[in-house]
Amino acid sequence: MENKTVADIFSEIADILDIQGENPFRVRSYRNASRTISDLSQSLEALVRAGKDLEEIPGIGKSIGEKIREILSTGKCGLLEELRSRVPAGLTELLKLEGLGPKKVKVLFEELEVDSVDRLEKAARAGRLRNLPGMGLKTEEKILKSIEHYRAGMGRFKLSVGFQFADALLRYLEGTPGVKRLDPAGSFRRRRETIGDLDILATCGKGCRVMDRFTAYGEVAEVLARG
DNA sequence: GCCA
DNA sequence: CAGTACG
DNA sequence: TGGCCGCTACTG
Repeated sequence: MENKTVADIFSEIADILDIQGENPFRVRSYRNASRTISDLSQSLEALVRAGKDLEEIPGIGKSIGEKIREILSTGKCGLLEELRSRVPAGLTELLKLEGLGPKKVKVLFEELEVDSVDRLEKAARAGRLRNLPGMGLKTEEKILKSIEHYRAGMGRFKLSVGFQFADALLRYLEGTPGVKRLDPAGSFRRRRETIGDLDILATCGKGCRVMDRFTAYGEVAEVLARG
């Protein structure tokens, strides 16, 4: 199991504890542990196998050390399961929105039964946020912006992933008779860190069947329209 | 929660 | 000013 | 047992 997996578990634990209004320092401990673990150069599994004492890692004490062993051996964490069952699933997702922390998420849920990004958007559009304590017109608008930004970002993937895919696709299209040029375009060509789609500019002679060949590509799941 |  | 989010 | 980041940055 990867360290990242373990780190994510502690991160989620921190999020839920935070929403529940738990002791901030306890929450921070889980956050610290999560960061420490994901930054760790060696794998936890290797350390355990080598008989190392996990508590020697700074920020990891008895409790978290035990949980790490639990996660490594069972693949699950009892505490997290417990916490999840006590809190609506969508709430941790709300924390990812810029400008929304645990306090506001808690209020939104308790006052407006907001337990998802979708419901949050509806409430904001209806102007129901501005009355809540600690929020005004500004925050309402800011939240709508955050939702927009969030949705724009979630359908995206890392450039490295897109590159492999695009590379295969380009090689495939190269074999099409009549094609003069194939050029990557858009955010992919500009080497952005993440991209939402692959733009490919194909220049070809009259009557070239490049689109036929493209829609016939093996990994095309569905053709919505063409031309 | 972890640490001194 | 106090509360909250954030790096 | 008690402390735990901030001449923060921003909002209401």
